[in-house]
Amino acid sequence: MVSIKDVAWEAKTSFKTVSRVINDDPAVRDETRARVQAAIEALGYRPNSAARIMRSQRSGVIGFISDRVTTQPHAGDILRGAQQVADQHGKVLMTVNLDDESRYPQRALDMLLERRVEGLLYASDYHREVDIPEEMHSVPSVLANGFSTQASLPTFLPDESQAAQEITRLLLAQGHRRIVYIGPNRRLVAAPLRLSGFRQAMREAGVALDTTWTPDGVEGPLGGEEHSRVETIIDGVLRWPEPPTAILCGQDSIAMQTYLALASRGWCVGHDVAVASFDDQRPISTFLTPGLTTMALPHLEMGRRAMRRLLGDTGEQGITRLPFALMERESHRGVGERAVDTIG
Amino acid sequence: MVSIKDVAWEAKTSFKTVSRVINDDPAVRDETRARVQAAIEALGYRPNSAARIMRSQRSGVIGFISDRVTTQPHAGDILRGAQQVADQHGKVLMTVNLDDESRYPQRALDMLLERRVEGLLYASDYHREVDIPEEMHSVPSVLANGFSTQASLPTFLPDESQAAQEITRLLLAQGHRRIVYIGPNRRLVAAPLRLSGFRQAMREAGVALDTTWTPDGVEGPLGGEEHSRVETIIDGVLRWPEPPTAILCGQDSIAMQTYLALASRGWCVGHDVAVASFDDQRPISTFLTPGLTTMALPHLEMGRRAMRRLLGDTGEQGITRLPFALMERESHRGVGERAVDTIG
DNA sequence: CTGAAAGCGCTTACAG
DNA sequence: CTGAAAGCGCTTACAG
Repeated sequence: MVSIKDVAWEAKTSFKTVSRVINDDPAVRDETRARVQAAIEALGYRPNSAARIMRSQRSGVIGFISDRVTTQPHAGDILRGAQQVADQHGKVLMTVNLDDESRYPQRALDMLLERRVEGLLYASDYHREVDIPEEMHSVPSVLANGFSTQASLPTFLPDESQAAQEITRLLLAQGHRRIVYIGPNRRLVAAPLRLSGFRQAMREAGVALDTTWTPDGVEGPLGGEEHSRVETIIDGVLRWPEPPTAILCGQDSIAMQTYLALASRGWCVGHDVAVASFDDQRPISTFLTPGLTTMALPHLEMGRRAMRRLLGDTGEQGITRLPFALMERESHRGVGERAVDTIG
Repeated sequence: MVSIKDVAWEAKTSFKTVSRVINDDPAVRDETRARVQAAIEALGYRPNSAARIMRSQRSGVIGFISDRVTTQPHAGDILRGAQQVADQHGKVLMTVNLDDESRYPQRALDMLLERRVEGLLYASDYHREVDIPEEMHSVPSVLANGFSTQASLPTFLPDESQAAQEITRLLLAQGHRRIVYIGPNRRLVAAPLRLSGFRQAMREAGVALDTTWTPDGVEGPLGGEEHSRVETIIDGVLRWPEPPTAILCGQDSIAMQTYLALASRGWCVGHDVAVASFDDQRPISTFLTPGLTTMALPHLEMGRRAMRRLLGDTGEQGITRLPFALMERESHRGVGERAVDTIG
């Protein structure tokens, strides 16, 4: 391996001057700098980061602890966002995945600490409570998409209530009043938050909630065995004397099941009935016909904001809730014509 | 930061002995080892990896170049597989994402090379040709899910033809003869391979292909604007004098559209008609009702095998094609009753 | 089984 | 603007 001394010899200068060139020290004559640059090119020299780290006592590495974010589709955007910001700061990410199959989490953390990471970002696959390893406190740390009740680290979470209010208001603005809300898996942290956001928006619009069916009991993404629940629910509400003109689904996978249930009963989403949802899980949301109007989880932003906080750009304390983005496609445009027919 | 010397002082021995304990050198008396271990615990000592790397000239780091694998749902399994194997070998992964938003790929590679990675694994988001940076040849490298026609690196790809043959044979074994194949986006490398696998299995079963519709022109996953194509196709085939009893979809997102198109026309998947597909893209494949029978992409295996090759466990040269796994759910069980009705 | 010396490839702090 | 010395925290190679 070619070292700084080889370059110095080639450039006929001291190795200290080479070091200055590498580190963009302005105190180098242009002519000298050019000679050094040429030598670097000629020899294919690359500074040895281990040596720089050891001497400077700064690793330039941020640890990204991924609690299954590469398993859950789209949560990977947290990683992308974090990486973008780290990049801008000249830091690199070292990622460890905490899968079921991976070794003891302790070892993964040890590895990061031995590499002298300057900070830790712990990201989880979906919005939930997480267990923070004790050692995380030995270095600056932040949380994204997960929270801990023991620790009080800067934490960045999706604003579930805002999302529910915003999508509900969109449906209300379209003239809908008979809106059915089918909640996500009730074990999710998001479940009560989305439900209360929905209720608040309805209340503020002066719409009575007694016509609204909010089955906390619909099992969603985790189990996966509860498909038939959505069919049953749709069957039920379509028989109401006044069927809903809009259906708000607690997550996109439930919206997909809702599309299917409606289609097989001859109802046309976006025409006979409006449908909207949460998460923006692709390719579901983009490949459904009509395109699914849904609130997109702020994964990218959680990653960015958490990394900015970690690198000292900002100073948030405690929990910061980040807004979802409305992805307006066609499914929310249903005018409830079919429902009107039924009544008539 | 506490160093090896602090530990030596605490354990009343030389720092060389501490080094031996850290490195599991058997030539240390049990009593001495215990004293050193105690000192390590007491001081919370962690070896400085930069120092070890510099002195030993071995970084223990493998570079994982992710060409959008965290963007594409499930391709993240390549990373998981690679990480599992690296783990077993005591290596750690340093991942760089090549997103649209990330800096010049050159810089990402420079960073890895400066960290003295011992090898590089280049993984792409879907099966396609990739551009390999020149510098990748300066260190042992392998490819997963992507291939390069310039370089001749060990390459691990999904066996598209095997997958198509296997799923087609499953449908044939169920008694289906009138099988429609709706191809994926024709620009995909997988498109002609899946099509030819399908044709071969049909030919081998002695089924004439003239009743089989293979629209190379169905645009799938990339565009996303071609939803209506599937509707049109389904409309067309259902009007055939002898409608198909099974529909094989080139990818799961097309299967989802097929389910919807069939449902809105009163056809019941898994009963009136069989449906099968490729990729096993969750949650689509698990949340569709009935569950979608599909060939799962060998992402995890590609990651594992590529890493094993990189670490010298195996010695494959050139391209190795890895089999898909059959995910047998309920959608392929359709008996074509509706089709029979139509005929009768 | 244990230790003293040398040195990995850089940056720091100081001198000129 | 340039350089000689010291040292970051370990492992290597050798000696005892």
